[in-house]
Amino acid sequence: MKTTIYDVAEKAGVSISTVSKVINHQPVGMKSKQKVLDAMQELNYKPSVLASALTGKRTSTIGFLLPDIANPLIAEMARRVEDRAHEYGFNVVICSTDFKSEKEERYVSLLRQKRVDGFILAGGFRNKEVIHELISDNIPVILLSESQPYSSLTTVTVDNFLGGYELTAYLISLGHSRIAVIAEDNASSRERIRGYSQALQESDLDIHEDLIVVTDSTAESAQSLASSLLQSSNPPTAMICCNDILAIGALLAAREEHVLVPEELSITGFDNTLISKSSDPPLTTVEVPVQSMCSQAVDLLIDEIEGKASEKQKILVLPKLIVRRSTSRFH
Amino acid sequence: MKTTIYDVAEKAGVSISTVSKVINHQPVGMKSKQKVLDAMQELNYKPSVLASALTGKRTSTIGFLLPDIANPLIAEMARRVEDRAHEYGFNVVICSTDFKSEKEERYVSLLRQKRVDGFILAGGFRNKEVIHELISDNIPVILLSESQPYSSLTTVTVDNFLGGYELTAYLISLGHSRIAVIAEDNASSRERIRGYSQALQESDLDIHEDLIVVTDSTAESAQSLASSLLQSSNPPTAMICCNDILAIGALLAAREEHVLVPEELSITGFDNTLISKSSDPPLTTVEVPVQSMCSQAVDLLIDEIEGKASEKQKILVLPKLIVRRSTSRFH
DNA sequence: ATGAAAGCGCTAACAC
DNA sequence: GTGTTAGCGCTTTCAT
Repeated sequence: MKTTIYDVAEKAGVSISTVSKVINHQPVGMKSKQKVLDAMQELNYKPSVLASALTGKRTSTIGFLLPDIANPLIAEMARRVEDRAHEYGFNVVICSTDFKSEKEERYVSLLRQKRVDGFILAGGFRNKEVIHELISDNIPVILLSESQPYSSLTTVTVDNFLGGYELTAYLISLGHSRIAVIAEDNASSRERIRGYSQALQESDLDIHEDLIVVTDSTAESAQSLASSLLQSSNPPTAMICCNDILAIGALLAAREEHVLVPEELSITGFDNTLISKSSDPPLTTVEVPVQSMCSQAVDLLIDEIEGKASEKQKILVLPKLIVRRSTSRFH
Repeated sequence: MKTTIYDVAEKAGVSISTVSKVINHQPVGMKSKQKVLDAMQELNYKPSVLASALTGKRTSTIGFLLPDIANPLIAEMARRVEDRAHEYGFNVVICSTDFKSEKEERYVSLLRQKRVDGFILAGGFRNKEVIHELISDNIPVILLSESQPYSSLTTVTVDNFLGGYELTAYLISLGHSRIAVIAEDNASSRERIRGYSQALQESDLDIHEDLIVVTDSTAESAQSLASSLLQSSNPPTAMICCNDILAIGALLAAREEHVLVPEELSITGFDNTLISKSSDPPLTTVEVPVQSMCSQAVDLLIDEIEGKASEKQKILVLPKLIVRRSTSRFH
């Protein structure tokens, strides 16, 4: 049989409330405390988180909803969140929502039944109703890497605008002026495009709408889009791809069209994932400070859980340009 | 205030035990049942998993311990496990152990305090003591993708021996006879090497121990090892790398040494991860049927949890050779 | 400083 | 078929 607080109390010759007090670090007489500690040790006693949660304590568990844990970038975030949470003695329950409102709702509901202490919602949470329910039920929530503006929530995001801006400015500095963008249909990409536009404007370069194309998230469709771009009468000399996978697609397109990278075409990725290092040539890309973002998200969440959150805040972390061999000067 | 079983009972005009019975699908009179259902609906009642678990019911949560969720292959496994578990209404708590015995112990202990219903231990669990404790405490455990022989546990693994065998046999069929192996120091690699040796023997080819090298898990060290191999007086014409990342290292080494792949050197990976498709050239590799393995692992675990497991079994799933452009005939 | 006792929300006999 | 009641293991007043 599992050993309970009663067993410990009996062994230590005190009452269960005394045991409870030592568990919760409440004032207890020196000698009783020692006896209890000894008894706990001897019996290898572990308090039941269930029972304690039932009486109003926390479960020390947080729900982490994300689009798809199989996505390497997100997996990396999961790892960081997990590590940070464990530092505080919290466990993380991961649920992949595939951007499906319905799954989002189901998982949130499931996790609430299990009384998780709070949620981190990462990378595009569709179901606003669920979010509002969480807010109105006063459940701690952090939005991570999610550009949507929820005024009443704490969010942690990378500065996508700046990332797009820096990438573009770098390409301009290399002499490029016809720079295409292969984007996804989401808020992050839109921000990156804004940065791109800003950089062009600051250099008095025209923005050609036909150089900005939107694709789904596969390398294949990026490849076909990039091919069309290259076959056009006045092809771009550089392509900014809104993530590394899209950039791989562009790379394949260039190879197919016998366009040399980087001599004839510069290509950039975004996210600095593993494939940006292993591709040929390795990709110039933008590093997102995943670790810092995730640590902050966890810290903020736990602050809220423990009621010591000052107020909702928006945190913007800075991206970093990583120059590799997929870009070069344009003559 | 959260609505409880009492609220529902009151609203429906029945006793809490009747409500409990309808929740647990026990025989209840038609009309009472309907009233209860209505009340639950109206009050938006969700049973507390905590309370019910406290009385001996399950928590419908499983612990999934793995080396590192940031590893793409493992992330894919996590996704599959998660999906399958959700089909049964189970949640998954993921913990990355980094192969550290100490973390393994801490996480298992933490999760047991939270009364998870069972564990899936994936890809190399070091701490045998913890495993034995789990066994002796009669807690359901499945070993996933873990070649170590625990006689008293159900395991699900890919047939690494066969994978190594098929890869080697394929290279032999292409005319290769000097085939190197770049392996990791773990049970999977050892199995793959066994398959390699077997294939060589069946073709009456000699096994050269100096062609079998062991590295840590980084592309960098694989690269330097591959370089040495290529610089030797009698270099191999093919390299079997025990995972795709190592193969990328070999690819880089070949490029560095100006050895053409696949014309002068064939390279193979293992696992069929994303990078095996995006590399240049894309890698011939072995696909591990992750989805099937994970589904089976979850099914077996839940069978054990529900007490309807027949007996411990060893499941071996079959790998599949994927031929891409990193291998070619040797003249 | 310590203990007795009343819950937390639910399940499972047991009685009606 | 339905209700009563005693726990599950813990926290928390409230006495002592």
